[in-house]
Amino acid sequence: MDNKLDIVEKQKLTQSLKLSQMMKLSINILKMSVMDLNNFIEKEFSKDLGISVELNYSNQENYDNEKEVEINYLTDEKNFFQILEEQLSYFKIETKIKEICIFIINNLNKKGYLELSKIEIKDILKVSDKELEEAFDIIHNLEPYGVGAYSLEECLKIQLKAKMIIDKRLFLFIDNYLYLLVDKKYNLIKEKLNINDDILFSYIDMIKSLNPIPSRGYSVGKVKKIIPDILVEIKEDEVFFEINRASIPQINIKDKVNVKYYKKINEIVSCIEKRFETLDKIMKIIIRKQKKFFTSQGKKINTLKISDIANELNLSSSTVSRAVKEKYIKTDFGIISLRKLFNLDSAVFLHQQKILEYIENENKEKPFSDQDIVNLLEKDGIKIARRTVTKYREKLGYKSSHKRKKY
DNA sequence: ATCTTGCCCGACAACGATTG
DNA sequence: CAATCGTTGTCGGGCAAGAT
Repeated sequence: MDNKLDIVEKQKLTQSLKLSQMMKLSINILKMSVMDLNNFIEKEFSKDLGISVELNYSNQENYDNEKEVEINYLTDEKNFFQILEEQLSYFKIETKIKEICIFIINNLNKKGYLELSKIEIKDILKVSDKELEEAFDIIHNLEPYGVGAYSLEECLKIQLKAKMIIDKRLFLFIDNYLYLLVDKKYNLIKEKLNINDDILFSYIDMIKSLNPIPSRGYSVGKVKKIIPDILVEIKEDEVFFEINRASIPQINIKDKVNVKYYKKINEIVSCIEKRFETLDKIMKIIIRKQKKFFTSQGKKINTLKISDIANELNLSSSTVSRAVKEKYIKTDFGIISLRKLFNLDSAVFLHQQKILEYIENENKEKPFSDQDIVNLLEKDGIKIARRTVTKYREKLGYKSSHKRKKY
């Protein structure tokens, strides 16, 4: 009895394992971003020479240009450059100097070095030497120390200055003899600088403790390119969308291919096709439910849960969750993460709608204060704190009662 | 002077999303 | 499907600052 069950169980297990291989592939492909998918396709189809598949990048230009330009400004993780910019607000500085700083930050390369000469900056921004110096002073005090340098030497010196280490001979070393250090010509260095072993090795230790690539350890967001999965167009209050099939290379199978590989390729292709289909289905519902979002240029948003869509499509919420992961919509008001369209607790949403109603219908000469709204809501059986009302009001884009007052 | 709002910030709960 | 992860809402109470 037990044995039989065992066999049945095992069969089930192997079945589900076989099934799960395909499932796994499907799930993986579904949750990939366009970039990941491209990498995957390239990797998958280039590793075996036995396969001859034509990876036809139908839109090479689109692929190259757009990905450079479209920086992901809606995802949450801050990149190296954003972190730098953020620090500017810690300094008390004039707007003009701040603008110069921002310009400099945006022109750093991904290592954190500056490639634009001071003369060029002056020329482009039309600023004085003094202003430029002020700006550099601030840039050099941003963390990680060493950003905004023109050379390795300068970068290291900035870091030393930040550590309050000012040593003329050490600076001389850095400026002139780093190449000797690389070659380990210690005696020559000692001779040139006229120092003994102890000092030499203390210098070397110090230099080794510095970071030659300031941006190391930070995500260099500019490198992360986003290619939209979906293109949305709004015409006369109607929303149209199109799946950006051109985002991935076309896969054409050329000659006769080994049957085994052929099957595998087919599996991959059908999974990719499925990914597009799923996205398409999800988008249809999103457009319907979040039409307002698009027609209002992203200002208004309805409540929408992943599970809402899952129910409607008879998919599990996991699938929908994976499908919207790292997918982006291109609209005429920017690239939006699909994930952003799912939000808001329904009770919270209801409360906000109530507040909106009250404010919309209030006597403009005597607007409701937040406390008034608390009382009104309490009569409706909704108990929330004044601070919460304040937050909702702000979220809805209403000013304080003083400022709403009209005479 | 009085009313209104903004703000602080950790702790806790609740609910969905994610993952395997 | 279940365990875990992550996000968001909510609260507190009182003070500072702004509006009237």
